[in-house]
Amino acid sequence: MANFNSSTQSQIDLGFHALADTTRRAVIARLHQGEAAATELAEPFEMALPSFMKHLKVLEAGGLITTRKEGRRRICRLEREQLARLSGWINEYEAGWRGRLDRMEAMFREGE
Amino acid sequence: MANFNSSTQSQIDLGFHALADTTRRAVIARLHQGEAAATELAEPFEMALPSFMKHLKVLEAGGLITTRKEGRRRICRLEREQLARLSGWINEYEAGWRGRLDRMEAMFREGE
DNA sequence: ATATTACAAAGCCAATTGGCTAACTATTTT
DNA sequence: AAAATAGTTAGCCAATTGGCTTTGTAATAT
Repeated sequence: MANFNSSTQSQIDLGFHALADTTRRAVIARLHQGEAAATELAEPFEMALPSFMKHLKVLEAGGLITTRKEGRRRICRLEREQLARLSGWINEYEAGWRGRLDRMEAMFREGE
Repeated sequence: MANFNSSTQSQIDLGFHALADTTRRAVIARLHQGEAAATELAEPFEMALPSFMKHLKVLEAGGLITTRKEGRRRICRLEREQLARLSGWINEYEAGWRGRLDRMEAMFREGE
């Protein structure tokens, strides 16, 4: 059994799951340029609309987008905070480069 | 049909998929402290060993770890480059951090 | 040489995923 | 008022996932 209570899946699990698909990552890339309605987002993909809407739901469940209704359109907006959290998880243990960037910045500020 | 040819799944897809599970992320966290054998890694988890080994295979398929045989043990090693690539994908569109690096590089070139 | 350890391989199972179509609802447009 | 647009809902389906047990094999320890 995968998980008898699916609500126990963490936001991080759902977030990375949402990223684990080329279609969904393309949507994220697109949303970096600004909000867009579902059908606009769906346009580049050779996929039935209901299939595409499932991807949007996965993105929303993973906290990567939020949506609202505007008339008959569903507007999608990127949640950069969740992107930052996920990237943050990856880099949490990377004492190496994160600390190095910070130290380099510190050196610059001293130099000024 | 999910995907008629599973080899078309990108390394990024597989990488994020590998991260989308608490058990597997715990393994990654552990491997930041250094290499370890499969059974050592499995020890904290209440899970049959074959189930755990599947997680290791998912991690390996996602390029997050590499493994080698040492006697009867299978030693696992973290692949930080793949972690960096995945975190890099997330941050590729983040004007913030990208700009930070670019500005620093510009300052270096000016300084020379 | 035998027993133990550390996997490895195979196959079972329920739940989830990611695609589809068909039919329905709610807004705009004309 | 009618038609077109933009979803929405429901249900079907095959493949994948993530757990399990059982059985086999290769390396080490006794």
